[in-house]
Amino acid sequence: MRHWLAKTEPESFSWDDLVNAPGKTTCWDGVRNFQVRNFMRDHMRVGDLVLIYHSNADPPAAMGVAEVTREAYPDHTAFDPSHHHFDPKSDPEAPTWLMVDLRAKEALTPVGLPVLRATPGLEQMELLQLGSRLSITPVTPEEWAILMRLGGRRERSPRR
DNA sequence: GCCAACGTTGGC
DNA sequence: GCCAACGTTGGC
Repeated sequence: MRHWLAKTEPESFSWDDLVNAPGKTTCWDGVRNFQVRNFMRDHMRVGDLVLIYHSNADPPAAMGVAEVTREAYPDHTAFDPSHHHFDPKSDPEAPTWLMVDLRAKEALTPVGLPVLRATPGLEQMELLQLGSRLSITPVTPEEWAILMRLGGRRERSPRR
């Protein structure tokens, strides 16, 4: 199982929107970057966990954990001329753009960007690199563990 | 609103 | 294939 971080602008689609969606599930449409498409196509699998992050927000923050419930399939919004994400070059017979389905799994205590930047062990996170703009990025298991602790998720019950 | 960083486009 | 111009992202 892999871990990921997905950015979204809460003005257009927020963590709460995901929680309130039918089945707490949505198709993650609108990816128009080849590197991110390839992540989805080649590496995102059902059961992978995804940290949902609010970008262009005040404050920018990690909000909660979602789960991949459907692997990459064609992003139909690319075929719809009336849609904001329309791409005339994407042929329905050979779709350029893909999306996955995500389901909200667990809300976190929001973790703001300044905290992320100040936390030892997260220095190499893709999100925090200068000029990083990919909307979905891989997260290492070590980073994930730190992020879950920052988000207030309890450790597994200790042995006695 | 500013601006740095990055991807894409298109002339050549 | 180079690279300047342009559009977008996203923190501040």
